[in-house]
Amino acid sequence: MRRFKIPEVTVGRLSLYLRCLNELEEEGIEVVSSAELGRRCGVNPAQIRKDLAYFGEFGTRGVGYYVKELMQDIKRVMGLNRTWEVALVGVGNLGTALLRYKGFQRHGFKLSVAFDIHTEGKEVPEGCVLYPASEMERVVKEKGIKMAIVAVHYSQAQEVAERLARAGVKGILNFAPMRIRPPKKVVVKNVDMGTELEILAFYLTMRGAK
Amino acid sequence: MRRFKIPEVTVGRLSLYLRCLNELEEEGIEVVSSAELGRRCGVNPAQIRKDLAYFGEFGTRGVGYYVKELMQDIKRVMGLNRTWEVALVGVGNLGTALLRYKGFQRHGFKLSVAFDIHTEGKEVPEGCVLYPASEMERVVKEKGIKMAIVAVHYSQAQEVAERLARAGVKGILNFAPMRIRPPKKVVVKNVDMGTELEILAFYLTMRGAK
DNA sequence: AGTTGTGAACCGATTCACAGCG
DNA sequence: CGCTGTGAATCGGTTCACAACT
Repeated sequence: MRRFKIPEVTVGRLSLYLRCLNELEEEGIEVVSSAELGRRCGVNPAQIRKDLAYFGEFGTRGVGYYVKELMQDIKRVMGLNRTWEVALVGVGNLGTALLRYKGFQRHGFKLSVAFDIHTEGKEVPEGCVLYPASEMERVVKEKGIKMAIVAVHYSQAQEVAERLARAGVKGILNFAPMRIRPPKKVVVKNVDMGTELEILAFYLTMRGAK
Repeated sequence: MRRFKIPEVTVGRLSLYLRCLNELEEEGIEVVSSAELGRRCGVNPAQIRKDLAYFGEFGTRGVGYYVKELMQDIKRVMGLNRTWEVALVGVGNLGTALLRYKGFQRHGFKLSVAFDIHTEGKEVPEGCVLYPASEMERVVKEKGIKMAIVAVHYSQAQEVAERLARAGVKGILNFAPMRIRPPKKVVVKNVDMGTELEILAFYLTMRGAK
């Protein structure tokens, strides 16, 4: 089977498999069955096989999947066999933390430029350049940046998204507590920490905590 | 209909409705139909009515929903008509940003204690007390804290979760890039920023960006 | 007339079960 | 024989359509 509409949950699980395969590789394990991989990452084996089947036939019947090969295959289909330059908009508390967060590099994402209305007194790490927000369109366009993280005040999130879209950005990860409506031809992922805590509160209340 | 198994997506949407109702209230609108609310937050009206029907009958036929009433009802069923004390574990880049993040208070969550292996030289905001990680079980138990945010190195996330569970915590929001397996009787929500970016990378690659 | 609340139909994702292949 | 790849069965959430109600 190949390439029709791939559900987002499937893509999320590919990322999960990648993490798990990393561990297997570190343990020196060379081959893994869908049963074992499923046990390790808490996913039904048939689910794993279906997920992978969207993109091709990566396994060997009677054997399983070769760990290194499968990692490469997943990275390829996910577009992770390269470095993605990412722009950060909003260098406040959260933005600064995200800039310093080492995890992104490890996954091939490089926060190479940052924007804020106020640039004075703001520190950005080595390898990242801070610009005033007014320069956003120009810099993003010039550098050909396609991915951005939005960590501004919620009242500005939608407008920033539109401006990024006009500058050529195709994917936005939004941390502002306000759902951004995707501009034309742009993929938006909203990460809402407030909502996550509220969901927890709900389940705790249901179960009669406190 | 009342109280069986409520899907997590439903709970997430309740949180979304709440945001939207807030805006309506600020605009001075007193009554809203599921059609209008749906238009505003991008959800099918039938979906909204079904979501609410899990918990009771909050609307008035021929009229719609009274904004203030519905807000109170949703807050009540979600357990948000109170303050939740939350413990933060891991006061690094991300943890510090979360401590300073004003959004939590606004939603009734109070980060009143924080833990880290190293406490020297670490600043926490007014109203929050920083303890060495070794004090975690004692403090959490004494204060009766039921909810925690984990922002430690991924290698320690699972262990921290187990310790929190033993101390009486019932809900964990995990920011470490490693899925925590829920300890018995604990609800865990994983927020994985790396995975979110990878999902974006996938869709951008699919659409042939860059 | 207008809008809710809900059974029925629909749709998509998950799991099962087995044929196909190494 | 063992494990993958996949059609069929199942499950659960979404949408439709309308009866119930104000």
